[in-house]
Amino acid sequence: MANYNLSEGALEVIMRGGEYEHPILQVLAVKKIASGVDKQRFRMLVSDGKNSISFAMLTTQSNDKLTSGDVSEFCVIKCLKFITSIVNNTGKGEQRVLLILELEVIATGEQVGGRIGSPKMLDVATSAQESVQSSSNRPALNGTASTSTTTARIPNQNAQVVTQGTTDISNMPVHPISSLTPYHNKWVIKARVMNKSAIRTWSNSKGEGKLFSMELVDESGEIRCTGFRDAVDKYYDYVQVDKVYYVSKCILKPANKQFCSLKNDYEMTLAAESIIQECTETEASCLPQIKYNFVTFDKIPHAEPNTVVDAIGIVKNIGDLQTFQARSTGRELKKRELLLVDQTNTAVTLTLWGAEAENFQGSNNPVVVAKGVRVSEFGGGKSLSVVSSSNIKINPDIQECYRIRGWYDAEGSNIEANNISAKSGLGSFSAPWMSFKEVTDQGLGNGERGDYYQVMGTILLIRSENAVYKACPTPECNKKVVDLENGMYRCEKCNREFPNFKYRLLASMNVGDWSGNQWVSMFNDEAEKVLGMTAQEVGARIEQEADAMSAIADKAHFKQFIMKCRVKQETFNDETRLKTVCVKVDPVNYEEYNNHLIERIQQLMG
DNA sequence: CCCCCCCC
Repeated sequence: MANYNLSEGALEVIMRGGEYEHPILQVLAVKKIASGVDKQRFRMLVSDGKNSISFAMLTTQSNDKLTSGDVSEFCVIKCLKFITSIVNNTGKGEQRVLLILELEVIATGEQVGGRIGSPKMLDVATSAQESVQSSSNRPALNGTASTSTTTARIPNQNAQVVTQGTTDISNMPVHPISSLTPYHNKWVIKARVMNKSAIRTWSNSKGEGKLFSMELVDESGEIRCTGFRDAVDKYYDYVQVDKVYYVSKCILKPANKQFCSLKNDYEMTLAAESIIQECTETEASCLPQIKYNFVTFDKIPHAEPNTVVDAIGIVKNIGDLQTFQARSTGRELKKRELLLVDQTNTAVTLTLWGAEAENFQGSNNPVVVAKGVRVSEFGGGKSLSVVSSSNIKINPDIQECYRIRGWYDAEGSNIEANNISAKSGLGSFSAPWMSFKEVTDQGLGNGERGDYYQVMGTILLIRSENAVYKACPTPECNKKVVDLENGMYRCEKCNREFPNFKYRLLASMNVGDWSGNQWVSMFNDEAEKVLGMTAQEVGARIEQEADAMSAIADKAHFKQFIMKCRVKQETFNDETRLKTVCVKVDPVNYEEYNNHLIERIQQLMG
């Protein structure tokens, strides 16, 4: 059997805290450790041909390799990035474990076909003495380099003992963030505070309180840490963004991806016994500043709505500042939409709110780096929205920023991007063909967010009552105005009176297809297409002749259109019913419609 | 233990 150049003797060096560049190891066994919340962690038995160790862990960054079957029994791997950590949760006293952060598969298990050599199990037990001797003066973790370094540290006589908590934890062995799990609570991490939230209060049926959260980073990974109530008083002012702290004795629990974009399966909570202690050593400077897990825009259509992601893009277009009232709270809201593009030639809308929307300045197509923005879905498109925990930077001094700048200046500015935030239209919006009977039989619209479908519909009857109304003249506001009978019109939404108004259509109509019929609502722009008149023209006709609407509607009766409809549950006066809105009408494209019919006929015939 | 984050 070929020996695949295993790095004989490498494990002895590494497991004593020494350095070894890109060791080549054979995987002898792989085991999922702890199921349930921790299903993404794997323990491996690895060999260098001479020795083997059973405490090698694969961290989440490499797990796609493992689940896809690349890393399997007998395969040979090159460890590109790894660290060691001393743990005390294996039931065998203090032991050093190997954490592989990044690897390359050199030969698959199938190709190798069996164990190489006769490796002997290495004793990985450590004594406090040994860990001190083996540790170097270098930073505890060095994830960017291809070398390993030990995580044990020489106790630093110069370390200042800070008075948060009674125990000095700066002398204890430091663990990488990526090694933390809920199954192990004896650890100390050394991490930089990337970001700290404002203090927020809450009040609900379960009680009330206050909280803040911060994001911690080291060379191995990142984690969110939240403090409630007393912890807010104890640590909020003490902890400062960009500084480095030793942190210990927090409670770990599974992270919720809906609220956090950090790459960690867990997050932690400060408890009464937790310790946070500032690190004043010079070696703190080697810890990373901030970590981004950028998602390219072409992936956003597939992202789960309401999850939180990191994004980077060039500002292609800056929308106007818009002001409106929130329907739910009545509060005045300000927003501004930015259109961002990236190297995948994809454009996405990023919505800024409040002061950030008002004050946004961005000439010369700057780069926007958005950490922790929320994916939202509207009208079949996906967009990004800033939330309170988001962090927006313009042209920050990071490598990705220069890369995207280079792309845009060289070619990106000349290319038409695919806008994934565009609602309906040709973009990503596609609604399945349905008949009204199928819509009813299949119970569409009974879900949370409503369903879209398209139908070849015939207008059977347009209600002439209230089909046109006098609306607020403000461009973004279409609220019906109150005629004050003195030449002025009042908009309750804008809380203003105007000498003028605009006409808007809101048509209710009965639409039929071969299977049945359905009442649908249609807003202004689509109703204008159906009537073949603008709202203004309709309004003017009615001003001349009060009952002109029935004649206008009659002209549209029995016309056929392809209608894209949304059916959704609506609750009004405690009564829930299905409401259908026709969001788009198009002239019948017979070629497309016939193709659909032919397909259905073929389905029927099997 | 929060996790609301708004509108079309």
